Order: sequence, then C-alpha cells, then structure tokens
Amino acid sequence: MDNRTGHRIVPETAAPRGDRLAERHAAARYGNRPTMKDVAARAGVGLKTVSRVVNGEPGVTADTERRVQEAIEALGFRRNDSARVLRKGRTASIGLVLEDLADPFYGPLSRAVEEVARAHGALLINGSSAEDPDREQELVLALCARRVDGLVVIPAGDDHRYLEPELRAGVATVFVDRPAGQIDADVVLSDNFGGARDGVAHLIAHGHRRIGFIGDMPRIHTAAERLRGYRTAMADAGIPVTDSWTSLGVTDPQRVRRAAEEMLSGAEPVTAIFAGNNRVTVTVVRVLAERSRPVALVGFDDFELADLLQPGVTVVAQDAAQLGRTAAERLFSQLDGTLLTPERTELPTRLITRGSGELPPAD
Amino acid sequence: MDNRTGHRIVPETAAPRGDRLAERHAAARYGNRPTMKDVAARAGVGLKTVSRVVNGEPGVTADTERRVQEAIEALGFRRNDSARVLRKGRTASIGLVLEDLADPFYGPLSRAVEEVARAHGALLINGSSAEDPDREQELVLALCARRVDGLVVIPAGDDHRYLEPELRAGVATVFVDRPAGQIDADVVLSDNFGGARDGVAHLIAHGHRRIGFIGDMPRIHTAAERLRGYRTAMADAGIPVTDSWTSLGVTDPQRVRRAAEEMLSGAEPVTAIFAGNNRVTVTVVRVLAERSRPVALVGFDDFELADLLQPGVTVVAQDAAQLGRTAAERLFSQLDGTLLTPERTELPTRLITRGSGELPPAD
DNA sequence: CTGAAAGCGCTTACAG
DNA sequence: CTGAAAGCGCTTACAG
Repeated sequence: MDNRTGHRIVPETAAPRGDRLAERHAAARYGNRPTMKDVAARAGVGLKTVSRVVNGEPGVTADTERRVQEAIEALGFRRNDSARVLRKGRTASIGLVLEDLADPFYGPLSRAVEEVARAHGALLINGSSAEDPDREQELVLALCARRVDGLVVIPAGDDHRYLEPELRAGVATVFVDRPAGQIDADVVLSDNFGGARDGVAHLIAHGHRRIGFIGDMPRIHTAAERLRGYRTAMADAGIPVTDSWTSLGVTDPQRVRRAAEEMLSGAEPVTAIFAGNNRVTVTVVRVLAERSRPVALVGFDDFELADLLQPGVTVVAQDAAQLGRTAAERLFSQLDGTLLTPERTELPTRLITRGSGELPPAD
Repeated sequence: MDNRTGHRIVPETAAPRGDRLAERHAAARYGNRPTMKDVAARAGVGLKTVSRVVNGEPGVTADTERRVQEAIEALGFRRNDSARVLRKGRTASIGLVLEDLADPFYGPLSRAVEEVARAHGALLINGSSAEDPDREQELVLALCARRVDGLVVIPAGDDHRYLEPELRAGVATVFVDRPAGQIDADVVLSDNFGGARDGVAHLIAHGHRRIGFIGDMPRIHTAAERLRGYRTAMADAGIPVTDSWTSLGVTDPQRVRRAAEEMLSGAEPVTAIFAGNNRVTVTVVRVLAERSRPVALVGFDDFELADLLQPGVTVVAQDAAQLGRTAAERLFSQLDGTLLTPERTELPTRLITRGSGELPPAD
C-alpha cells in the first residue's frame, strides 16, 4: 500500500460485547449512569452512608462499607463531580489562558502550571487567545461561568475591567508574562526591560553602533518593554537611533524577513540585530544564513538547538517554567487566603553567549 | 538593581475600591454570587423568565427582557454553568490526556484539538500523564468524574479496560498516536511502521549497511512499530542486524548519548543512525556535532530549525496538528451519533531530505 | 407571555 | 453508626 496517498481507514474488530458507539451515546443521553441513590438502593442503606463510603468519611461499620463497595463495583458507579462541585462551591479546577498552545514558549509554562495544580488536586482547563483580546475575554468569561477557582492569564488585551465583577466574586487571578490592564491584580513578569537593555549593551560592548531591533506589536507589553530596553542601552552609550533601525509588528516570517532585509541593505546597514522574541529570532537566523556578510544577533528567549547553529545564537533567556510555577503558586496562595494584596513579581533574565552576539561589526 | 540576584517583589498601588484578595475569597466561600433567583427578585419576575432571557429563548416581551437585563447588569450576574451542566447532562467540555504538555510535539496537536473543540462550543481540560500508566488512569478517571463529554487520549499504558464502564456510560473516546490496549476504541495513528521502514531504506539506498536504531521504551507502541520498520527495511535489503545496533529505552539525553557513543565506537561502528523520535534526534545531533567522522542521520518527527543545522537533518515527518484535528473531529462525530463503530485511522508520514540522511558511509 | 414545582446528583446540617 | 430532609443553581415539563 502506498501510504502517501491518504488516510487508511479500517474497521476495528468488534469487541465481544459488540456495542456500537451510537448506542452508547444514545444511552448516555437518557442518563443511564448509576447514582448514589442507585448504590444506596442496591446496598440497602441510606444515601448518606454511600456518600460516607465514597468520600472515605469515618463512622461506617466494616460490614456496611463492604456492602456499599460491592454495590459500587456491581453498578460501575463513579461519583459525579459536577454535582459535588455545585454543592461544595469549589470546582478544584483552574483556567489557563495563553496566546497559543502550539508556541514552544508556552509548553514548559503550561506544564509547570499543571504540576502545581496537580499538587493542589486541581485540574487545568486551558485555551488559546490567539492574541485576540475579544477571544481572550470570551475564554476568560467562559471559564468564570464554569466557576473555575482561579485563572492564570497571559493577557492579549490591555483592558481587563471586564474581570472586575469576577474578582469581586472571588475568582483568584494571576496575570503572567504581561501585566493586567486597568485593574489591580497579581502579576508575574520577566525583566523584559533589563534583559533587552543588557542584550543590546552586549552588542555595543562588542563594537556595534548600528544595531537593529525587530519586535512584536507595540501594544504588547513585553514588546514595548524590550524596545524600551533597546532605546535605553543605545542612549546610555550615546548612540542616536535612526528610525529605520527599529521595526515592530506581527511576528510572522514574511514581515520579519522584510524588516531584516531592509535594515541590512541601504547606505548605512545595521551590523547587528536584536530580535524581540523567539519567533523573530528564528526568522532572522534564516535570513542571516542566506547572506555572506556576518551580522551579529542576540535574541530574546532561548530556544532548543540554539547552541548547535553556526554560529551558536546568543540569547537573553527567560525561565518559562519558573514563570508558570510562580504564577500558579501565587494563585493557590490567593485561594488559601495567604496572599493578602496584589503584587508584581519580576523574574530575572539571563544572557547566554554562544557566538552570534560576539561577532564584531563587519565594517 | 541587579536583576540576576533574585525576584523583585513590589506591592501594586491599591485600586480605588481597595479590596484585599483575602476578603474577596472569604466572600466567595460564603457564596456571594448573585443567582437567577436574585435576578428574578430584583426584576420582579419569575425564575423561568430570567432563564429565558439568559438563554435567549423566545416568548419574553421587550419590556420584561429589559427589566431582566437591567437586574443582570446591576448585580453582575453570570450564569453558573456547573449548575446548568448538572441538569443538562452535557458538560460541553472534552479532556485531552497526553504525555507532556512541554514536549514540542504535543503543542500543535493540543492546539488543533482545541480549535475543533472551540468550533463545537466545548472547552478543553488537559493533563500530562508523564508516560506513567497509573497517572494516565488517574487523570482519565478524574476527567470522567467531571463528566467530560469526550476524551482524546495519548495513552501511556497498554491496558485500558478500566475505561469500559465509562465507554458503556457514553463517554466518547478517541486514542491518538498510540492504540488503546485491550479495548475496542476509535484510534488515530501515524504510519510509524511505514515511515521508519522508508527512512531506513533511504539510508540503505545511500550505501549504508551498518545502521543503528535508537528508540523509546519498547512498551510504547510507536517505538515498537518504528523498530519493526527498521528491522523490515534491513531484512528487505538482506542485511543481518547485530544486537548492538539497536537500543531502546528512556529518551533522556544521558541514555541516548551513551547508546549513540557505543554504536559509534568498537570494531564495527555504525555509519548511520535512525533516531526513533524528536527527543532522540536532538541528542544524537549533539553527539554527532562533537565528532569529526561524518555519520548519516535520519530522525522520526520533524523539528524546528532542522533545516538550519549543518548538515540539515533529514526526517520522517508526521503531521501532529493533523493527528489532533482528525482525532477531535472523530470525537465529535461520536457525540453527534454520526460515527457508528470504532475505526483505526492511519495518517501518512513524509520523508524530508535535508542532507544528514544523504551522507555516504564514512568507510 | 409567564411562572410554580420538580429534579439533575451530590453535600450539609441535623436528628435519631 | 445511620439516614431523612433541605439545598447548591440551574433546566425541564407543565399549567395557566
């Protein structure tokens, strides 16, 4: 068989019990799952006794417990946590709203949030805002309607007043990577300004004066802070910045490629580029690989295999997992009542030199 | 300030309303959120009328609707979907259980599942099994207890009989990347066998005979299938395989490094390596970069920047997003009642040549 | 067009 | 040690 022509679909061999999917779901619609009431009837005990056994509460004789356990097994009972949640008020779930689950920067962050949630017995509901403020709001409010206990949000928008009623109602909330807009909330950030400033100063220290900056859309806080770091480093060194050296916008490859190529051509081409995030860095690496004249590069965000490229890519690294862990821990501190007032936590960045940032100016 | 010494924590300026986090949550514990009953009382209407307005049902006069809307705004009411869910029987949420949220292979897969879920109005709850069958089971059953409508599972274990009561109760389920064990279930796979066979045949076509295989633990279906592809390609070419050419186990860098170094030394070193997955490939690339003698390499799974390494890394690519999309679509077909019987879908892989797989044998 | 009653499957508060 | 009643916040089924 040529497996490149398309999908191969073959029926599975029927299971002994031979139930079809459609039958299963039709049954589900009519609520065929056993409830505590069914278990109680079968075991010949009261509802509360079943509840005690299911929850491991004391005050049940060994014999009663055994009868209840047998009924549970026989019926295939599994407690309906949505009913439990309704009664208890806490859902033991938290929401995570980020830009894009597929972006490698968010993988370790999500995983770290998940681990902390797990340690607190909570499940993680997550979704991507796709950098769209409306979609962020829609997602956040859907999570609030599900009554998640808390939210970890990497905001896309810059106005979060829509969250005020939810905060008042007690939804714990921590913003990560970018601050909340127009509301007072807990926030965990990387030192975007200092990291970019140090990265650009590193290029200056290696003799560069014409340094380009390619970043994300200026309405994104991290992009604005990193640009500010760039400008500060340049000003500190007494280097006036020409408009054509900075380019901000969406980070899709076409736009970044065009921006890089423009900076690298013309009468006074840049001799070094500071890339504002991992998406930008990757595209700039591609552009530079096609050119003969060496151009120095420092990127914000580390990425896998950066050390194996020729030359290795010097980066300003932030610890995505630590961002997630810190945010999640603060969230559960809020829920414990330990955390009394919103704070802003800033995590340090780290310059990792690998070669590309230490290249001297080509002219 | 030296931002490398630690975190900087500063209090946010107090918001005008000045409520502290602890107060918010204390209030929440006592259930201060307005309910439909509160809205009904304030608007001077019955409960059902509020329900009609909230759900956009017909049969409410414009004037009544306006009064209800005003009460909703004034109280900051948001419908409690966990109560709704209890009554309706469907939670409009699906669960995704994968190995590790932080693994770049699963990012695009998760995002694809999320997009399909979103198109069907469902939220995504997800978690990492960490390749531990017990943790997989714990997570899956927790999701069932929350009464997710369906599950997309990348299994860690090879016995899923624990899911039988859930399947009978109507939980839609699709397994992805690896088949279900001991139960009859819908499954979406890549052509691991064919992809590995073709990749190894590619090395053979370039003159290699001593070819190593480094893969994941053999109990993992994909690892076993890829090994089978390797053996088949070798057998088809009439090349007997020496035991020391194959190494299966955990894919952490230390183990893979040792395995690669062993194959590359000794009396009859391999001249080419087939790497069983993206984690393995990355480590093998590092090992090869440290050596002078060129060794050919083909890896299973594509990865970012593979084309920019020297040489570019030839890979057998699978479409992770397509795996996720296909699985999620099948899941919703089950829920629609469209899909009647469990099937096995196999997606093709694609060989991408970039240089490392076309190197001739060094001897 | 509108609403009172019953019920989803649990837990809470209480009584025996 | 055990259980009947009330209630979590909605929707369903029905009556006016």
